[in-house]
Amino acid sequence: MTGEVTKRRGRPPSGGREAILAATLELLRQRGIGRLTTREVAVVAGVSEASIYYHFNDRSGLLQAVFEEGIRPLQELGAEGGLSGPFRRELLLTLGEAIERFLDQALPILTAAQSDAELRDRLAAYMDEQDLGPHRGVLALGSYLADEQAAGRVRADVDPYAVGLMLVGTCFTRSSQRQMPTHRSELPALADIVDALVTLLRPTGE
Amino acid sequence: MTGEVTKRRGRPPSGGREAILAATLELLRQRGIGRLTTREVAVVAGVSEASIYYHFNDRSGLLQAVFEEGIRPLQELGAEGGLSGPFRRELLLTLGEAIERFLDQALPILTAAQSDAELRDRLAAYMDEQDLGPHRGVLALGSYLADEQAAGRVRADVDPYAVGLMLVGTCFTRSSQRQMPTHRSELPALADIVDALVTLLRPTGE
DNA sequence: GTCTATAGGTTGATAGAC
DNA sequence: GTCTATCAACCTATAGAC
Repeated sequence: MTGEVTKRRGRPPSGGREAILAATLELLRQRGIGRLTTREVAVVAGVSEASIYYHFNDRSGLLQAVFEEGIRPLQELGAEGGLSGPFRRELLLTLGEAIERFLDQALPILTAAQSDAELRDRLAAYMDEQDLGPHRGVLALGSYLADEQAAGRVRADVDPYAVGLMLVGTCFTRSSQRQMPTHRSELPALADIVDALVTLLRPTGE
Repeated sequence: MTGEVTKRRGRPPSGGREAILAATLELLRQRGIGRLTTREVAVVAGVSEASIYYHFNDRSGLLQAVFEEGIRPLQELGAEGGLSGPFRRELLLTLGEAIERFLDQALPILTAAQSDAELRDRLAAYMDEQDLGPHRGVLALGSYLADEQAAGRVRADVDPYAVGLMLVGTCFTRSSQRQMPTHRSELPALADIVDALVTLLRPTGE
């Protein structure tokens, strides 16, 4: 996939497109989508407004491109998400941290899309098409726990997918809380949730 | 609470202010804050634009009023939230349903506020001031569980606040999912999470 | 308290040269 | 592919009458 530098194939990357995307994402996080204008995007990206309309057709096209790029990491996270190995504390903690890391950068985008019905519907259609959403994490963790239940390493009298939603929901809430510029009251740490889950899921000697 | 019609106390309700607030909330949910204009608010409310600026100083004032009104139910939910009675399935289920009911109507507002840095900060300041946020639910459920642990009705070897976050996070995620116009993949039902929690928290005969 | 009319300022988008 | 220049539309907010 990565070729030589001597003979460049295809069009030389002028970098304009990427600069626009990066500038849009930065302004989106900083000021919010309500104050995001093509004019400022052009200034920050160091290009003209017309260049934006050349690469993306209109403002909606620009935003949709940014959204899809910002959500892309979830596909990789879902692909790598084949949990394996015996049930351990570190496994859950690593998974939870990965989920929170993704959400910390994707949640501002998901909330921004809610500010415009058209954008919201288009992003929802894209997520439907790519089968993205919180259910992915729930299913991944749930099926893993189901296997561990069959192996006798996790107590078998609970719905593994319910437990999956508990962890995903924890990450979701913690990440959402971080988005608000208020932290006067802290939520329990991710490690506390993982510890509780490990304790609760340990097979009982019934 | 509902008085007679014969003798009206206080200023006669012209209804203009309330109509504006209701129209704003409706348009906010329908089109998103990005397409919310004072012009359309005036049309839907059946008043003139100037009337909006009379009651609220500017667009930001209108939005902030809508935000605070939409979040008000949380204060009541927090006040009534004094969980009591022995640990039962129905107790958790009722609490979870109340949380989801609140979030279903408050989450669109919270996400809308994220679209503008100024609005976001002002709402955050208000929530700080009123001490509102997901931690309220976590603390309420956590302290209740701690009491039940002391009473021997809940297994005592887990952090009760961690468990609190699990339930709140579940409701948060489920409600967020409902906001997206896509349901191709369902999350576990609230009852499933409650069942799992009840099973896991039952005291073991250790 | 509510209206009409309008000012003032931004914004998304296009045209056409290079 | 990128630029400058420009337009037409729109939106917030105010002024002043009733």
